[in-house]
Amino acid sequence: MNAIKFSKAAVRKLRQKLIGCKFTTTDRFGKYFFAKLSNGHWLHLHFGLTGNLELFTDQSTKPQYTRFIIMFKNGEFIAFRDLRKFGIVQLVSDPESYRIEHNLGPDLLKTTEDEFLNALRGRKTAVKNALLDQKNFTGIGNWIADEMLFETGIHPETHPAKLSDQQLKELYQAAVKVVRQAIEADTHYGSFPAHFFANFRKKDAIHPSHKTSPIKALKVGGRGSYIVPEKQIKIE
DNA sequence: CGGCCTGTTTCCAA
DNA sequence: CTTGGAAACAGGCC
Repeated sequence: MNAIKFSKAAVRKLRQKLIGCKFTTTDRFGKYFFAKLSNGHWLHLHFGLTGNLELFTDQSTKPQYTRFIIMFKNGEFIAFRDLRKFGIVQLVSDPESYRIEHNLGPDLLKTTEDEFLNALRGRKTAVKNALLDQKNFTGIGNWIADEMLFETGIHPETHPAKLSDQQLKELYQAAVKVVRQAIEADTHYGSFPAHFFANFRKKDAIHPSHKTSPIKALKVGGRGSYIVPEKQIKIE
């Protein structure tokens, strides 16, 4: 997860492998994206905090913060944009071996409720830390964790051992629901359902369902976290 | 201007 | 083995 992935040697090799290739299919687990090349390799992209892909046709309008461009025969381009440079671009043998090698869990949507419960049970850390740990299952990021914890009324610092099976099951259902809806909205913040906590996720903001309990900001596992205090009470 | 924040992951020390 | 904290980075906002 650093700039070494963009060393001159790495870029040269990448270019060699990409030239003349077609993309044949794509795959994804969690936040890890893969595009298959007609030569059998897979191009792996991770967008970090600030990365995205953007299609453009006019070279003079190259998007800002572009770090990597794929040119197509028809004159179109795809830009890998990455303002904060936390993204990754690299060739890998295939998504599943990458997943295993890097100790990553399966995609959340391919994780059963039982597997979800087992992954959280026994963890001696705040439930939010466990949710963000991509080796259990992949796909839950910071705002999604806050979203599902709000929905289920669970305080992010509560330890999984203090939660009932019922609560953990609710958490699983909320996770699946939030991820599905986020995908439906193309993960575009402005397109999220109006009731989404993400729309109000800011210190001192007022959620319409909790007008007397302004949103509180705290740090959990080093990540900024936002809760509605009257709804999310820590269980010690 | 300084200091702190941010849709993430990995690495290292305890 | 697990866990917590810092680092990698650039720009926006007090």
